Amino acid sequence: MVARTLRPRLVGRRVTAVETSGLALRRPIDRAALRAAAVGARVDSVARTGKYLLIEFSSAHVLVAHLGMTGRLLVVPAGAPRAEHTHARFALDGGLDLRFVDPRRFGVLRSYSRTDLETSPELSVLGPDPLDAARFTLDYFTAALRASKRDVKTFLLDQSRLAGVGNIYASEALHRAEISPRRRGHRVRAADAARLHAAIVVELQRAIENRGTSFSDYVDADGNSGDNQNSLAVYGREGEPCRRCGKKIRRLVQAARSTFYCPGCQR
DNA sequence: GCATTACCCTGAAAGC
DNA sequence: TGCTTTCAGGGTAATG
Repeated sequence: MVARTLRPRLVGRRVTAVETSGLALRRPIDRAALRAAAVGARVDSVARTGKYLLIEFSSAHVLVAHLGMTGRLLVVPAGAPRAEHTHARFALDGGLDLRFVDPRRFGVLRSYSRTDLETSPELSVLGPDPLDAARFTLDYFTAALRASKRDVKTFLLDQSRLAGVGNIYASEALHRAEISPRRRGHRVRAADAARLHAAIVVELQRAIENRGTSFSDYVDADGNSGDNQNSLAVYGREGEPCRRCGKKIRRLVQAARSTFYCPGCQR
């Protein structure tokens, strides 16, 4: 969603300057590298793979951005007041700024030459993106799941198996597919795996259609929050009735992350 | 090889 | 009312 709203505002624009806050994100920001990649270059494309945004420049460099939990990439007028926790500012022609704002600093902002992108530590470890139908096939998913002894919920969060499913959508997809989050991967039957495979795609597409899940911090490039949090079936609904079977939604902790599920219809 | 735990960080919410 | 503590989780790294 962020990519979708960034694209029309960025593609074709030229970067005239780059400033950074000096504070580190998950890794330090390499100001010199960002400048070398972006200043004087034009934005050729904006793409996404997994949870990473890829902004490709005419300099044959690519800006790799991960928003973590609280990150925002915003396009604002150059004169707009600098929001607190603004860690990078890309001045654009046309009087606009691209700004990276991230209070919790769990995000990532790095640049690579196009040739090094695939082997970067960020992207080289990613599994297929569920919305990339050519790579996220049912055969792939079933085989990967069968090879895993972990809880299926934990499996879904492993970005090296599939890239882009976060904690919210993992719970939602399992509920849609009527599978217990505690089921071990290799114990998920083929028919269930097929339902889960489809449910993951549906959940991600639905989140995009609803313009993102603004559970707390998410906003798109225009600063608008999404609506998807209003249509979640289980996430954040502990104690409330399941809309499918009426049983109370429960919460448990797996791999130090909250999981929400319905004990009635997820077996 | 895998699971578990701690860590980074800030702001909101809960607790006292 | 106001301060302190807890919790949230993206990913990574250390430990069991």
